[in-house]
Amino acid sequence: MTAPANRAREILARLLKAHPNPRLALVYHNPLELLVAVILSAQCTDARVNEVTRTLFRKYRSARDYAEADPAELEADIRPTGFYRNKARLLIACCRKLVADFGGRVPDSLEAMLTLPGVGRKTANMVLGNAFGIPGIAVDTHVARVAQRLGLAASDDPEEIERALMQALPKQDWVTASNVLILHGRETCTARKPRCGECVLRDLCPWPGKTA
DNA sequence: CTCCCGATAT
DNA sequence: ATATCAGGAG
Repeated sequence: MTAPANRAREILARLLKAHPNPRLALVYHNPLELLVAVILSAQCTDARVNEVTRTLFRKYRSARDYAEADPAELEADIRPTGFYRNKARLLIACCRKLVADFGGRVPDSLEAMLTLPGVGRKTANMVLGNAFGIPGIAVDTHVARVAQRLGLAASDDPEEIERALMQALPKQDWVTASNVLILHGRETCTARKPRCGECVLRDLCPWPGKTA
């Protein structure tokens, strides 16, 4: 058992004390809804995504509904999430592939997920972990920032951060770790004005930018 | 690397 | 004014 692994486990244990059973803030009821919500969440707060999906999910109930959607209408339906033209196009392309290649269902493997338009490693791991319970680290902006500040990852490359965290933590903790690191990044280890004074990891954190 | 893109925090 | 928000495609 390596020293970095122990440090990572201590960090995770402390974060879990503050956030027992961390869940995504995105509201969804099935894998497709989670996939759509995560695609919409790019460069957008989850609160805004939830506002949009509250009505969106009543209107689009299957992959086929998105696949056959009128682009302009879907754009209007998701506009407040930003990047609406891109996201509408990606959602339609993604769901057309779901219909064509996967029987309209969200696939449960990373390789298959990564063939979908609009789905990268972050989206794939988020959906696989939270909808299917498949172990993986979803490296979003929060996980990347927190991991770097804590010295859990040397590189700023998301894929290397993913590997570093996977190496440092037992597989059964990967999904929980992703979720709790995201919560910690949103609430405490924020990008701009981190609340180091309230941070439970303060004594473990080597980040030079640490504030009072 | 740029582009997509609206809303909010600082 | 500008950085940032659960990124990915070309």
